[in-house]
Amino acid sequence: MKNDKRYHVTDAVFEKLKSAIISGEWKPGEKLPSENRLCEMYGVSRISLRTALNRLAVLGLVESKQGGGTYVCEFSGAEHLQSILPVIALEKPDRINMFEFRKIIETESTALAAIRADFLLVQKMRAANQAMKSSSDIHVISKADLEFHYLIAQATHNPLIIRVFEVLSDTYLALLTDNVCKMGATGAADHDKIIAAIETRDSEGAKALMKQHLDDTIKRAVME
Amino acid sequence: MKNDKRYHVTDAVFEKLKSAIISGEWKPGEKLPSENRLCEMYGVSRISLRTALNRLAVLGLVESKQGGGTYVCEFSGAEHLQSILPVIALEKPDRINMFEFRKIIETESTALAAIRADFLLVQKMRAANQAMKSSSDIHVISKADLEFHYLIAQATHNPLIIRVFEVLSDTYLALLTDNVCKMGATGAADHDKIIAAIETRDSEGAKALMKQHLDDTIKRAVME
DNA sequence: CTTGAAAATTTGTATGATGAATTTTCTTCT
DNA sequence: AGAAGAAAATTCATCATACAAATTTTCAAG
Repeated sequence: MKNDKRYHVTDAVFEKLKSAIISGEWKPGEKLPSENRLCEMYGVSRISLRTALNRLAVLGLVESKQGGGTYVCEFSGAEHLQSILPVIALEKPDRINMFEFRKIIETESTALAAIRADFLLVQKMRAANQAMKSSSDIHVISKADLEFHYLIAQATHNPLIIRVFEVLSDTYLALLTDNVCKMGATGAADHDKIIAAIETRDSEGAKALMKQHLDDTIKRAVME
Repeated sequence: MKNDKRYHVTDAVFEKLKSAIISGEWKPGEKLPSENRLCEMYGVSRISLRTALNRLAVLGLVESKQGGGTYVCEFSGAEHLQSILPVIALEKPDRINMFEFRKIIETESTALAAIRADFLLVQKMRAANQAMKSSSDIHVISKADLEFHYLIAQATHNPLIIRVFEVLSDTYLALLTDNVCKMGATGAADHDKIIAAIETRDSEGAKALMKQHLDDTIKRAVME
């Protein structure tokens, strides 16, 4: 009852264009044929083609300049359209879902981080945690808090995990700031223990500590 | 040098529509005015309005049905994940990282599914698994395989988990098809056990079974 | 009140035309 | 020849109009 969405011309063109980019037919930085040309190539109207291109643009795959042409974007990390809706304040049930998701990703990430983290990253974790402890500015604290968790994600060296974290970071930050307002930088002590566990490559221990840390955070965040 | 992007009509309309949704002027589930009416309201052409609407649709904020109208989607934070699509597309994540990520999400999802799955979903899981066993068509088998795992995700009732699964499903399907080619529908037996565990609300058991199942799958997939 | 077909509404697609920004071409001057 | 600048061609942005396809609404028949 839900999947009765028609396949439209624009969907087909979108898929074809996407495939062409993914397959490397058009490489990053390269210029696509003009819209009129693409219309001929795919046998569709300019309307359909343009909506497909527009979708690709929203996804950050291509970029069009009036008069200049359309180019495949070089994938440059997180910067593109990052925060889509950081504005939307999440309802309480949504927060719980977000926390649940975060707990899953982060506990397992911590286990991986303990195995794979290099010295530089551990050092950065320490620095972030130090910054967290030595400030009294709410925003600085929550930023440092987020940074610590981000470093954990980076330490997994799994681009999917890192990217998912980046995408959700705005919402995470909102949640963290909220927590910091309620109870200050109390998480820093937990972080210290986690860092220590990571440093000794104690994967299971680090994971358990992170799980406990997040459970505590959630508990406090929810009971408001 | 980079930010010399012109502000186009379509950008302005997009922002206005987005604001209207975020501010709650149009609430989730609500029907937007027709395109023609919106054109009048904002004083733009239908082309511009439609590109703006299209963007919102890509972001998961609205949904249009031909002949039916355009509706505001219920959002739950999962929309943020929309932007990981380009990464998946461009960076063609290697199997190892994909499997690792999948293992994390799915093992924990199974634990949650055992707690929250309702009868209907369990029934669907059985059906999918039955379809998997009773077919010899590779594509049918792998489709059913994917469906089973998708149902697990759905059983968590966590929109973020569900969304992540949906975004990755294309890649998953490719992996699954590949596996089925190599070793047929051998996973169905595992699935049966997992379903049984879910049915008895044995969360830890189901999780362990899924973990084992994925480990086996990965092992076989890698040794090719 | 129910059924079902016709009418109205609404989104999807196509075509053609014009404006705006950029790129290319070509003339002109040193 | 080389540089500068104007003209032309290219290309994306926007508009108006029309029709097709799908859905919703209306309304008459039973």
